[in-house]
Amino acid sequence: MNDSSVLSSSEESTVFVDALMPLPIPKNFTYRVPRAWAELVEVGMRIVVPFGSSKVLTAVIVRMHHQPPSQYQAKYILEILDDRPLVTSSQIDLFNWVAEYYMCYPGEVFQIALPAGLKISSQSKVQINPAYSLEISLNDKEQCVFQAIQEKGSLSYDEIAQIAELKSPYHLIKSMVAKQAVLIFDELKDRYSPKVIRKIRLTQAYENKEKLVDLIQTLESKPKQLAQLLHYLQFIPVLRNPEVNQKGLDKSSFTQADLSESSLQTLIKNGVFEIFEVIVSRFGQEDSEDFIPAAFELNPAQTTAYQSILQQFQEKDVVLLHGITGSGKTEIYIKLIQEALANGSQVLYLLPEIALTTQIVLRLKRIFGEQLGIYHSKFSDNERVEVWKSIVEGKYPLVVGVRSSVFLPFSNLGLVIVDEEHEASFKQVDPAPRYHARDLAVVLAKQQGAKVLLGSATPSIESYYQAQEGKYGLVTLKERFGKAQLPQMILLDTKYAQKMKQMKGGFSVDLIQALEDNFQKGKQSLLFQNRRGYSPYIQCQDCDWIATCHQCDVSLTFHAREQELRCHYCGYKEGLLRRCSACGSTHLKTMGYGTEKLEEELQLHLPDARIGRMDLDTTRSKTAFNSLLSEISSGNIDVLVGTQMVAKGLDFEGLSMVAIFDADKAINFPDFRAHERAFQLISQVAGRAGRREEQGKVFIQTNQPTHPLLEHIIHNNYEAMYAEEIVEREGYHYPPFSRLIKLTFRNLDASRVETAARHMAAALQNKFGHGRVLGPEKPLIERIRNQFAMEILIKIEKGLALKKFKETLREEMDIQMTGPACKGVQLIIDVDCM
DNA sequence: AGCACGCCGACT
DNA sequence: GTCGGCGTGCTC
Ligand SMILES: [Zn+2]
Ligand SMILES: [Zn+2]
Repeated sequence: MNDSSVLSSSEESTVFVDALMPLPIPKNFTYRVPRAWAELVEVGMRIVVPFGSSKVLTAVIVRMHHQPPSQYQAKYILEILDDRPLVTSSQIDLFNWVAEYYMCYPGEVFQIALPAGLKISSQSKVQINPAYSLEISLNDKEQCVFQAIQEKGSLSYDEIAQIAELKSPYHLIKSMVAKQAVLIFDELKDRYSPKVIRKIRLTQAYENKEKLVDLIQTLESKPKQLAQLLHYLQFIPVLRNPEVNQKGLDKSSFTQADLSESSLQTLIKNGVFEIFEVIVSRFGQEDSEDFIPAAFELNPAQTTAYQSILQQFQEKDVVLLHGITGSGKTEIYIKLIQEALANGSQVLYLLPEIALTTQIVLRLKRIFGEQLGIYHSKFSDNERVEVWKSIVEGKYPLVVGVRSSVFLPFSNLGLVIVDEEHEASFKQVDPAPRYHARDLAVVLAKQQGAKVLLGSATPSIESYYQAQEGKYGLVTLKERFGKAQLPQMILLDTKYAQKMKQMKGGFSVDLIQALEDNFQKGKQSLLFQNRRGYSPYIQCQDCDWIATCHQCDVSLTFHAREQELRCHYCGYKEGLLRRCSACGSTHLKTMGYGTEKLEEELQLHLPDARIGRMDLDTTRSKTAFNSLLSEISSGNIDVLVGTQMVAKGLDFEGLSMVAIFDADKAINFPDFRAHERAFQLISQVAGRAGRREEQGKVFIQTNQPTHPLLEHIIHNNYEAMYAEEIVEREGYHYPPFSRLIKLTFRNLDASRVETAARHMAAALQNKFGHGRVLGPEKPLIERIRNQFAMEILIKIEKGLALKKFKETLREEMDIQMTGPACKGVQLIIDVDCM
């Protein structure tokens, strides 16, 4: 007798379900299924369950059984939300894998994986008690809150705390409940609502021709109503074909056509028209017109690469495609996608958020049409719910998406493409699970028997190492697409220029000259500086004081357009100071260069040039972003100043020159990945230069022109950079020769953070050895939002049993965290920290 | 994670 | 005396 027959045939025994809860708790909760629903539940369905005294939560069934829990009385489930599983069992396995690997709770993975619209939950709110007799006196604060509730209808605990200016509203609410002034109730947070449009059609009575002709005649005397009817018939030719009436016409069509609303209402009242509602997709049908699969041919280099990838997939599950910028990786991706789709399997195409642009989406849409689903964090939650559900229903065999799309309910994945594989933004920073989508893509693919293609012009050291070791396949594309040549790279020595008095502000005269020349030729240039705002800090010239954030240990960035000082970490802003806060001097000077300042200075050097700026601040709104784009493409901008947004986001045609304002900051950044990152960033920006017929130029300002890394960059020599870097990594036991786990302690009290971190470090060193546990150390920014932090770095050498190590680590940390030294201090665990 | 609860110090 | 902050423990 197998398990399922026990479940369905047994009449006596109640069905219990183990539910994955959307909470940071270590275990699943067990609930009881009402007998009437016993046949309806399945693993992977969402259920609504009671939790605590009055809350409700959405959970996912992960197991069904007949064992009543012995320690407690299981509660009944309240609702079954799905008629088919919305979460696959392989997803549940993946959630558990992620929780274990990234040392968090499965519930946290669940919380991140599902769009909010799929998780209904309740929140406690307070409303007026209708039975309240005004006699029982409320004190001032209570009165104040009472009035606020009367105005708004209801308030959450947080809102009450704010109004009453209390840290915890508990006592106040309790008192008001006791006085029977208010009631506590639970309000469901809004759940997914399908998009509905109202349509109008003729009632059945008028679906035949004669009736309709009669009707038109009777309406001769009522021109407004006749106009309505004719408007309808114009779009829905019922006279010619009565069946089209069923489709109806959008109600908005009438409103827009400037027809009177009341005459429409009359027709509805008289039973001529009827209103009905249809559920429509949020993803407009407007481009469903027959798309032309843009035919293209791979060039010989691409063909070779393509065939090589297919061949290596025979033996390897993961292949790294190392293709320089402009080598045409995307065409290869498309060919592979077409091939996978033709085999009937699903494809996931992962992109960093910054690179998932309308350009690439439109291109794919043109080729794959309705097969393409898009999963972007910029989309509304409702849209993400629709993508999720569609995938469950077998629609969208191809999904282009950002980081979190690795959690979509794929059932038959054949290929995963991770483009810009080296991008650090694939790693989630906050909240848990702090997963790396590229690494998770490999796990997901393995689970589903799919292949993974990692693509990059500058692969991560980790991935390239895997390829060198033979774990991954490797395919290299060294040729630029078409006739395009690699840009010419020129280093500009700012130290020397300084000595020779050849610097104008932050610009060397050579750079100004180059920009000038390019402008005179009528060509477009890009000036790259990865720093937004006007200047990263302002300083008093008399006492060296620097304006800093009150809540963070960072300098405030000056934004000229708003005349504000801003903290880029907590969002704090204040008006520009007139006087030094330390000595009162008025000699405040902007120091360092942000894009805003470069834009301004450059305008002085090139007074006739039209200069544009593209960074987070100029592209906040979609319209601003789009208009900037069209300005660039229509040639209305001569020099574009921008941050990494221009490097990673859009593909511009026709930038013949790129200038990197400051290469040193990235190179000298105090992090073991600094060289790798600098190489990637500068190469990527440089890759924007040049077009089909013409070799582009790249100017790099640096005060260390002999730095080996720059040498590799200007020769586009990734392999040399890798060779140098991998030696460093091995020597210092950094990834890929070890795995890192970062423990961050946070608290408002700096000394408590320090005590906790030291205590934990000592305990861990004792347990795992001093070589494996480094720190604690203060992070680069010691305090953010008044929270102090300290970090411990754990290095796990290759070959050590990872799973076992993490288990032991978790045990040890749990013990220490309950001790007096660590109690109350927040601990953040970041596995494979970047 | 929320939420309930109760201890305790600090004000009228 | 109460008021309000905050640490603790629990949730199937
Ligand atoms: Zn700040
Ligand atoms: Zn001063």
